Amino acid sequence: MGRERVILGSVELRTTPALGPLSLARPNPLGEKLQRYGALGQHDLGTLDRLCRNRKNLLSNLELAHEGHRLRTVYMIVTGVAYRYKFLANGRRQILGYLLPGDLCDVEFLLSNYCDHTVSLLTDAEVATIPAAELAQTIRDFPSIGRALMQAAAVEGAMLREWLLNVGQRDSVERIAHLFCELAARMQCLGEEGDDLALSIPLTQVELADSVGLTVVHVNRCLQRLRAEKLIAWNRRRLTILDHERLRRVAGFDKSYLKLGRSAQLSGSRQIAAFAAVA
Amino acid sequence: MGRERVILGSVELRTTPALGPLSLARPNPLGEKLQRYGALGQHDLGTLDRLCRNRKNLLSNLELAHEGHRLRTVYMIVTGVAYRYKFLANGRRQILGYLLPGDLCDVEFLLSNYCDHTVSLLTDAEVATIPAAELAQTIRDFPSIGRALMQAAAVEGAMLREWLLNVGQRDSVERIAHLFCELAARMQCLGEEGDDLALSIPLTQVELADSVGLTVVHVNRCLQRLRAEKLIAWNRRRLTILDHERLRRVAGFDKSYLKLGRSAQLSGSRQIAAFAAVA
DNA sequence: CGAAGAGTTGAAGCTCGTCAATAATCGTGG
DNA sequence: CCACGATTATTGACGAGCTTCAACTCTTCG
Repeated sequence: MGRERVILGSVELRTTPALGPLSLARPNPLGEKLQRYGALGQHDLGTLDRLCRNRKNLLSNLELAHEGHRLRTVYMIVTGVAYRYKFLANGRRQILGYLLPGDLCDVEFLLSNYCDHTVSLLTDAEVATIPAAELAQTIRDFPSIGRALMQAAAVEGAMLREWLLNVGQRDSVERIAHLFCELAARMQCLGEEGDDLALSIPLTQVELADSVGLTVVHVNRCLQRLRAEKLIAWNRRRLTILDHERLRRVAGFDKSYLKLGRSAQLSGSRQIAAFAAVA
Repeated sequence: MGRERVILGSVELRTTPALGPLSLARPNPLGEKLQRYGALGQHDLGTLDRLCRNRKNLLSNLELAHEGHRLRTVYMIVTGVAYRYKFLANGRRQILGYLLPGDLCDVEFLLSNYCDHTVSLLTDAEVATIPAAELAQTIRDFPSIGRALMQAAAVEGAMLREWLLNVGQRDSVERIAHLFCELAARMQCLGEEGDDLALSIPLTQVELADSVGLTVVHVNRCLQRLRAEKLIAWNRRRLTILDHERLRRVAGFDKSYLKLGRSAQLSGSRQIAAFAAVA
């Protein structure tokens, strides 16, 4: 595969701690997120809190799920960042998405035979471990939670499609700018973005390259152009967006697909509403 | 947008009929497909047949769903082919996937506010129209159907991720070869592929280009190389795969993510099993 | 301090895109 | 049936975008 991997359970010496507000403890980001997708009562929220009570502090580079394996536990990111990726036989890697606090990894795995991609921690992270059976029971008992989870899955699908459009059709600078806009919008929604609009995600240029389908060298040159234009700053793996509006125009970014606003829960979701467990 | 569109309801003069066995009437491809994902009883299959009883013959280029609109009906492809795509502001288009007989367009739309992409008919097609409410009721009453639909959605997600890996990391010839392998595998599973392994999908090189993120001109040259290598033949929008095994190796194609085999229903899907309707 | 990781730079060249023109095919109407 | 326009496929010349290779710097951390 041409790349080293740290598998679950192995010791990892170098860790990359999350920077800034991302490392602050938060009550239950899953509940906060799901509230965007459907009105949840106190009972629902309490249930979600109980569901996420088992937490672990894990080091960066740990694999939460490995391509080809089966998953018995669902993980929810409490603090920190994770990311999904797939390898090609020749060692090239495509990053498929980033998991921020409140994101699950991965409901889909539960109903598939095996995971088709790998999920690793980008930073040290606090993670809630949710037994599959317990999640299933919760969905069975609380339809509004199931409904919100379905909506969350739909948004994940929309992100993936937008990502494909990005990699397939935009040029290098636009691609990178679009990725930055998406991450910034999601972080802002979490209240994780500081006043200076610095992203609390410690991305290396290698990861950036694997995200947008370019080489590190070229990504580096694109970043220099974005910096020369005073759109962003970059130091020590940390991005700062200097001119949000111009960056958005460069990227052709329209955040509506992320369904971050209040409006997300207004329409839709009336027809098919929730999972129900059966087995 | 730089491209003409044919919206639902408008008259279309030029149509592209599906070639070969694709145009044969089949009983209910949805039932056949879902059986791969979970054991369905006679009762389930009968229900699926009733669900798909309303059928329409539609002309190619018709839009089944338009980006930004809301959907009240779910469509199931009975015969023919459809495809999903998104536009960029500058008119560039990324094709996100192809819908073959048995595929739904799009369960996800039902629970989202609006569709984030457009779905159009590539060929003339027979389509079953399923009222959203009826589908919801079916899922509520028949958990095994809901479970199978979830599995189908999971496979769609896996296809999308593989597609992104393809566009992001493979070179031009590999990309095209991989797309061919995927389509061939799915068609073969439908029993739609003739002895000569000719695909019954009338693809233009423009659509190929928009699928893999290349220009038409370059796609044309890649096709010539694949033809020179005696891996494929191409005439009148019709692909024939001459050497399946070598094409597979060129593409680095591994069909396991498509979950086409019997094994699909063996493990998994025990935890969370089905949708349930709520509203 | 030394080693490893991350970022930066330059030179060279291949892949792929752009422009533009021509040929082949298809569908339609005369 | 043929002629026509529109779509699709093909070809050549040229150049830009991106990759590759390789070296070097800077930072991080033990």
